[in-house]
Amino acid sequence: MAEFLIRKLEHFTSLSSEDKLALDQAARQRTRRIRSRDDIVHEGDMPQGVNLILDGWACRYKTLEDGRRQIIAYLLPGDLCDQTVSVLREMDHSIGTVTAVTLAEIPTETMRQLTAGQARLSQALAWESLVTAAIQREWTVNIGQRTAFERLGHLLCELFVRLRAVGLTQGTTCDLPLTQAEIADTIGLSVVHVNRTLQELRSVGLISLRGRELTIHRLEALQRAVQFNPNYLHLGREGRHLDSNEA
Amino acid sequence: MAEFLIRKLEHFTSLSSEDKLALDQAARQRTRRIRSRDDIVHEGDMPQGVNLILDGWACRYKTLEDGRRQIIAYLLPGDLCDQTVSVLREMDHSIGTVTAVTLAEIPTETMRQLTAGQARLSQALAWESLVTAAIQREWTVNIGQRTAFERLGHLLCELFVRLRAVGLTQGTTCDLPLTQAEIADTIGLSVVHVNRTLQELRSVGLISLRGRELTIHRLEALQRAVQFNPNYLHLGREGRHLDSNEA
DNA sequence: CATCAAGCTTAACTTTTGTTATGACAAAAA
DNA sequence: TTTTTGTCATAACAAAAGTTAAGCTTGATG
Repeated sequence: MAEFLIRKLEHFTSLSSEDKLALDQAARQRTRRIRSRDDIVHEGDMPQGVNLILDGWACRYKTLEDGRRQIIAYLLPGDLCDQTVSVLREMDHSIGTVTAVTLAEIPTETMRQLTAGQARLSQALAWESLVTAAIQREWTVNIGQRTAFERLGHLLCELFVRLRAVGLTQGTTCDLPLTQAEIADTIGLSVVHVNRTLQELRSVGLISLRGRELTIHRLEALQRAVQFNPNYLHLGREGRHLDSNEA
Repeated sequence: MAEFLIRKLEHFTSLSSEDKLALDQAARQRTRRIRSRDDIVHEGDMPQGVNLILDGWACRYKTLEDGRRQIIAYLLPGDLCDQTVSVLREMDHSIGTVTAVTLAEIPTETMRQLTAGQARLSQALAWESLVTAAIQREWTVNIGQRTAFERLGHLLCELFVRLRAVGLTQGTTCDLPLTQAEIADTIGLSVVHVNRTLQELRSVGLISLRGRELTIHRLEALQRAVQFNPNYLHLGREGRHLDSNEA
């Protein structure tokens, strides 16, 4: 049930079988299925317990009064949303699905038990939330400093590496269920410019993208071209391995 | 000692005198003074205990290989950096000062005691770190979706409201120790364009900025003009008050 | 006080990115 | 099947933002 989360956490530390069992049972208590392009949480809602993405893609987003929308984060299988958010009075952003999503609602109390118990597991969960924050910071850098080409390439690298960390890539290929409009709202570009930039990435032979299938032909080359440094994902050995591939 | 932090936390909840004493003593244990435009923490360093800004401005930033720099966050008096970051192996970004800074280094163990003890205080500290994350998300929206005019105005609103929350504004005025180059690196614009945009904000009579003194003549008007909605700062009553001013 | 350096301001010009529009295509709905 | 709708692709043009360069202020320093 919590296989993706477990796989992700094990990049940070190895978990005991009790740890894994506890996670798995927490994920089993209450699951929910939401259809594609639907909202899970609305801005203004009272925060509930923690959601764990079991399957599918979701995103955090914020909408301005005039309709402009910014996608703030992607939530992939194994991602936890809002570990401690129940402290706040209301949500300041929404969470919506990209594809159909299965999620586990983990009650606050269960979460407390998990983080209060084994040091290993609670450290691993702290690590997950620190990595989430690090990703958010990197997005600020990405949108603030990089060119359109770099921004898009960087996003694709990140998504690919994160998916690979939970075993959701096949060789150099992964599923990419985003429309160009969604990509545009993610990296702060217009749809037309995203299209132009995708053509550019294709024409230099770094990627293929057809339908929902993304192939990154030479990941190391793409990383270099867009200055993607995976250290902010703190993937331990795998992160280091990627670094050395770069040289 | 921890007066600014206490004032900030009291926007969320009222603290007992034991809570305040505990914070004050934690802030007294080891303080450090760093001069202006100097680094506090370098990317690649091993994370240490928690730093509390007692006085002055600092910022988180990341530098790309070719020298481009993005300021990721501002750390103002009363701000805590990296409450739980010691879980990570190394820092993925740097922290530098803007002005001369006095900070308190709170050992991990002291921090653990503060968050493990009184529910009130530990909730307040959780709130502080959730607000930090919310600010980071809002910056993604700001840089991703807003025009230069809105971006700059939004930044000024945020800094003003955050300073006001710790009592560091005088009427419609506050200290703004940033150079235009630093502002540029914050909102992803060139220095020249920041200058142009500042002129625009001045010419429509929304702000004055001379030397280090920023005056926001009509905060509500500026908020409306740049779509600044302070709800993401979760300042409780003060936040709501601002909302109603908008109408 | 004079000198210097950093930061600010402005202009002219270039590049990047956004906008509008249109057609092709493909998947979903009637 | 036909129709509709959403997505992708491309072009032509417009607007926003970047670059380079120069002169100006101001505050620090000798």
